[in-house]
Amino acid sequence: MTVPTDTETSQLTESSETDRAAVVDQLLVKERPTMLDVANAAGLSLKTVSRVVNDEIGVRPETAARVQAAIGQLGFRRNDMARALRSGQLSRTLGLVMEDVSNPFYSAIARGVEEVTRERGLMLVAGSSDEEPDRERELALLFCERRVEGLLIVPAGNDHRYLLPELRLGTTAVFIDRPPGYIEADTVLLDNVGGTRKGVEYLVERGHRRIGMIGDDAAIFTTRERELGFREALFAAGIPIDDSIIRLGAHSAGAADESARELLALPDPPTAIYAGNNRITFGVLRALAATGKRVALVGFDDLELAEFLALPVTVIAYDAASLGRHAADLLLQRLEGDDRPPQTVILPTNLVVRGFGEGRAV
Amino acid sequence: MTVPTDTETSQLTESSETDRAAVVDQLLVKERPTMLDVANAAGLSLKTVSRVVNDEIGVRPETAARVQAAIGQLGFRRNDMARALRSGQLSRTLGLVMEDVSNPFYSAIARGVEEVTRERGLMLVAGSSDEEPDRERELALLFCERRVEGLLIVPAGNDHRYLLPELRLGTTAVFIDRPPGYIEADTVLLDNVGGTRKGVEYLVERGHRRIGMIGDDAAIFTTRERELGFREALFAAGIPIDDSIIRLGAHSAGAADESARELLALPDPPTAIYAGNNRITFGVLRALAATGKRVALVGFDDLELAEFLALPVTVIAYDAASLGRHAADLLLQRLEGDDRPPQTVILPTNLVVRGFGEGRAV
DNA sequence: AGCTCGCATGACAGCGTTGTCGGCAACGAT
DNA sequence: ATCGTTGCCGACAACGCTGTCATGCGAGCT
Repeated sequence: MTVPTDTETSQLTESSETDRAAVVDQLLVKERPTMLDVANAAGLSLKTVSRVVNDEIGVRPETAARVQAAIGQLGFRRNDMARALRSGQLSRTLGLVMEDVSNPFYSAIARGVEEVTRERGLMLVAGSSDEEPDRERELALLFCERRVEGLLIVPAGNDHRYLLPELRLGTTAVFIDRPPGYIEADTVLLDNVGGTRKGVEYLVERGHRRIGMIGDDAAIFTTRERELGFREALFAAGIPIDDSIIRLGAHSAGAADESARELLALPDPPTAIYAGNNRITFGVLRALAATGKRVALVGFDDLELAEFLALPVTVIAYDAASLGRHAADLLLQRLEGDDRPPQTVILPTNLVVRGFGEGRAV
Repeated sequence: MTVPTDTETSQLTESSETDRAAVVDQLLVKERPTMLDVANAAGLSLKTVSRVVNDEIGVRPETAARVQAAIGQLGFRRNDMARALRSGQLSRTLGLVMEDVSNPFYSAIARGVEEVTRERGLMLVAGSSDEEPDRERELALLFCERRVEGLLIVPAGNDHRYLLPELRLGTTAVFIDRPPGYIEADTVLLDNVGGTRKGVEYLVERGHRRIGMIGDDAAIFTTRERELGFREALFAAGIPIDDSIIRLGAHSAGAADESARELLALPDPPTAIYAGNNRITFGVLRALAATGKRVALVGFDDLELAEFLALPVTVIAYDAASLGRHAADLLLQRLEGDDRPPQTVILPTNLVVRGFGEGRAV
């Protein structure tokens, strides 16, 4: 090692190099050095180390170098929890509660959120509610204990009054894909009604008069909206609505599969089916493959491989990532002090027609 | 409101109800009450509130009720950062660095990790590296500043020595899908070589002798492994290897599309293609759809709708969520003190054959 | 009455950091 | 020689919470 040349820093002539090396050695055994450890190793004060770590002005380059050396030697890394605590900041983190990370729809949302958080140097803590209101609540409140800057929630429950205390105390929440229940907050939704209408209208245009619907749980906001759009489209086309070919409550692909088989087994089966989401479309495809029957199929949510399917599926598509981006942007605006009344943003969908010449009603 | 009946708690007779109400009123305006605020509102000491919040023993039920009432009134929620800081704990969080949350493969991993963290009451902070080593490093070290309990990393880079100081100081890291570079750590991998061999052997069995490969960037571990498996399978089958129909470097679906078109446009095109991952399979499908040509296709990674594709795709499938689960389990074992030497777990793949009667070589 | 004992509660320090302020040397200007 | 002034650095308190120890008090015993 080189002998330091700081002849003028007389303050330190007594605490010799060997002493300092001993201090360092001792610390090398320990875990997670603190700023104080670094300060001792460098023969400086705690505050000076803090200044260096935070790039504050008023530290001589040589001093800063000494601190950096000590930091490197000890492997010091600032404790962000202590930092946040002391400086009264929150945790520079957004909390995201969704139904299931592994569902492409939600992971696309997560991606959108992450793009925004990254730009702003924020982190993202995420959790899956699995459509259980209790779990949603638990996660959201846990995130509050962690002092997240804000919450992004894809609601599982219909009652968000549990958030009222948090909101009153300054936590911001933005809801995604479904509106909150019994509270007011910013919300980013898809155009479920309009999208569905477009999809069903497309079927009608292609000559279908007997169109079935398979939807998710009626407790879910989007299910109800999509059912509404479905009924509106039929009504507008002057097609009488047959409730017996509207099946809700299909929350899994298996359930959708079963519902589809039931519809197809009817004496007067539908010639077309509107599938309320990607899981359901998947289930319907399974039923079609298994039974060998054919119907025209329009589904809400795009499917990654839809264009290559044996039975072409026309879908109501949208940019899921932009749901996340919009929500995160809104949240950040609020954090920056925007206090306009809560707003609801509705993102457009677009109909992606696939499989011309297929599935036309006889 | 009911007048409290605690006639014997003489200690508090002086600070009357109205006083306490005033305190509460004042606090209602403020943000984020602390335990001290709760204590004042309840006319108790800080420590007693702490005891109640932490379900410690030795608090009379009436006292606890008073505390709970104050907590409810003020909307108090414990500051977890302060709690962790004081009690010397870490942040009860795992950090997950992956390539891209919105890729189904990675989001399935995230899901697996989350299942484990949920069981243990941990949270999950996640970030996408986008295959950029710098970003991976940045995220990992940021997580360390946050004092995560441990790191789960799908490496983007090939050199993880930047983690050495952290590892020495007790942070645990487990690597997923790809091994770390220049350091030793637990790793959970897929059987890339074996899986690929099985896939290519399947093509050989079906009579294909001219088999092309399209792979991702050669810098990626899995690409090299899969190329190895590809070559091994051909060698074992006694098929000479034609490097001109092995195309690496296709990191996007578009690039894979292009590579596939090139292969198909060759004077002597392959009759079968092995696609090195799901993005590439997608690109090849696009090329096939666009050119109208047909080849047999085997791809690494399952595709959600593979069974319904017009051109059936045989895939090398595996349980991505279990990658995440295994990694998280390993990490937690380490946190519980397991100090055996680092181990590498290799998870099996299985060949999912689809489309009998399709794609047989002429 | 005097004593111990156990129970409920409170006082106080400290986790690792940052904000405030104050000291001290070196400097140019009077 | 004196007086600000500036630049660098350190002492100290505090963020919100928990761990340790002390305190007061009534019950139970001699």
